[in-house]
Amino acid sequence: MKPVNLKKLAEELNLSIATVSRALNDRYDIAQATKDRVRELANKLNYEPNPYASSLRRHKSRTIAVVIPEVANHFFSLAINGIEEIARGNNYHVLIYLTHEEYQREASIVRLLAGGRVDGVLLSVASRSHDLNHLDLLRERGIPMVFFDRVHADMDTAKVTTDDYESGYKATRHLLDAGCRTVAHLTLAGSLTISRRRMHGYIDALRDFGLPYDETLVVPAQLSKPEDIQAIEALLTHRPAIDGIFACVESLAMCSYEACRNLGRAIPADVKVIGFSNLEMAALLDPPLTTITQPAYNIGREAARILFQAVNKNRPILPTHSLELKSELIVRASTAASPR
Amino acid sequence: MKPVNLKKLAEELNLSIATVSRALNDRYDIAQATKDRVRELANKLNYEPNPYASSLRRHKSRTIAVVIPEVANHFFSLAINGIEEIARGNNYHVLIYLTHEEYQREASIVRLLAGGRVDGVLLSVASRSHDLNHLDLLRERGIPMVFFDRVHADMDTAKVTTDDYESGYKATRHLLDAGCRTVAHLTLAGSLTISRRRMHGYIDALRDFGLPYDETLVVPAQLSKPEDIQAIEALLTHRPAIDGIFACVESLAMCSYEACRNLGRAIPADVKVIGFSNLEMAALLDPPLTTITQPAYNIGREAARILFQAVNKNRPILPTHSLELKSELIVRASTAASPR
DNA sequence: TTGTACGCGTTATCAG
DNA sequence: CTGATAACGCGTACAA
Repeated sequence: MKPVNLKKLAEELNLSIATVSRALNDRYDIAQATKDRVRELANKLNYEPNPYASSLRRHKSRTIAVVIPEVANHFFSLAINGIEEIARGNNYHVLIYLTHEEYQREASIVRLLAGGRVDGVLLSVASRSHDLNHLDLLRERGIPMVFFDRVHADMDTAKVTTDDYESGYKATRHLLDAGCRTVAHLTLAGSLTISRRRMHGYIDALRDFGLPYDETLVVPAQLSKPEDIQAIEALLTHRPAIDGIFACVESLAMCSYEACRNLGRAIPADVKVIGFSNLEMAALLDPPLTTITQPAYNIGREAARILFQAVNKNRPILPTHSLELKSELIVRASTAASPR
Repeated sequence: MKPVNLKKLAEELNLSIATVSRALNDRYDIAQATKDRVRELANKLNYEPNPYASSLRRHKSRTIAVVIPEVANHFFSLAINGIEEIARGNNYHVLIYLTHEEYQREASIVRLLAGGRVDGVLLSVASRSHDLNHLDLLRERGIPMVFFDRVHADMDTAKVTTDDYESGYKATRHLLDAGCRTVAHLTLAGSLTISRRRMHGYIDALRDFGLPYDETLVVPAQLSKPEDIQAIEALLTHRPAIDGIFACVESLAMCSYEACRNLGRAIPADVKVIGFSNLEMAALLDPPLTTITQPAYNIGREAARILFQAVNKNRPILPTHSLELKSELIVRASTAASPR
């Protein structure tokens, strides 16, 4: 109701506002006795500095933004966890924004952020984000940004990614080694670097194995889960030879399970499935899902760490600060080799 | 780099700062022609008002805080989703804070928030939060708060919960009807209302069925997942008669699956399992998990809606604004009745 | 060691 | 209809 501010403290202590301010900021030119008196009253009254006045003065918001496609997704949840951890260590606050994979939403969020609400931005690009013009605003305003996982390749900043090409290659190779000869690839809509690199790994693995690349085996994500399931069912029906599915994201792996179940295809006997996923319970699925698992928590931590290096030292972020972490192939029953 | 502010716009347009401000805020006392001129330049220069200056002046931060135990959890992810949706509709920003179930962390977060950083708080209590003294600060400062899911019963504000007692009763009854006679209950640590109510349902269902309540069958969550699994294994080993497990939260249901697997107990033949969960892929588990599923997304939406009613109209939130939504029992194979 | 006075960018009040 | 001017609460030169 009645805010406790410097003025109030100053009045009660018979000091000037300036002195109280300096005492609380532990400045060298204030007597220890005064500092103690001020601190004591501040604690007693539960004084908290008004963050907005402080931000206005210091040109620092002590806030960062995390912009992601969605939160109901284990990868992003874990990443947020890592980000929050680092932010907290730096005494920073974390604003969260969801784009729901939409370009418009991403653009309008970025426009807001360019107003100076945050000192830095962590961004994972929406799959339906076709260009990066909207991000220029941040650069113009000198707001540092770090991409994580889903990046715009030709953007002049740091990116924290995983070895997507290698993972795509390994995943595909794993299916081929398990006996698959017609491998479908379920990918994100749009042309994110992440999907391109994973797909590239897929294509190269096929080629190295002596198999042709058939682009009709590549299906992009639809707008909703039911549509995805339907699309996969259609694919499996039209192309009965498909004996392997490589899903670029977790949700598509789950949709594959449902589609197979609906069509009565047995996993792994009829179709083997591998998917990118951070789901802890992949091992408890029926059958346990073979996954490419990204170090999501660390991706969040590292992206935040890079951002704070720039924020705290007022230095720009360079593309050379980028980091590529390793994903892990965890083999489970969904890709068990078929008996001949 | 060089910020675009009202002063700059005013200079370029040969208008006063005040006029520009009013034009942008679409005040009635500004000529349409002027408004148009101002708008045009503002758009051209990508002007965004400095949110901190505005907050300072208006005593409104256009920001709310969401304080939750963790984010890598489907329930909270979905709730955030609902909250973000409503916040966005109100042109509000969402700060996120994780307590990791710790009282200290919750307290220090609340202290920060009391400084006026936010116009309102949505809180889901940490399980190791033993009292609510730390929340008094918010009340003193007149910052509205709404609890969701995990509430402090004797706090004088609105709460959005689900029918936990009924759900606990239904879950237990379901196990009993499926043939269980020794039902263990895995609950959260501490004594949250939510766990108490679910446990109450458990106890009453046992009683109504003519079974005694054996408190050694009730096991609280430990500090980590491995510890939880170990605790469940110990329970199952010491009490071989256990033929049913009712898990109060998702993670404990998953731990039960792992424990049963480790011990070679078959689900549902040896032990039936039911758990609170918002996991979409519960149906894809081995075996598919019977769940009590809460309307997480709607809980988030409703909690946010109640909060914004207070925030926008400057009215206090009353306990009478509380809401109780219904959870759903979704029967799957993990509780299939055993053949006699 | 402490106080005075100004400015951060915006909005509100009061004149004109 | 528009312009000066005074806050909002805090941090910091400059004075004392």
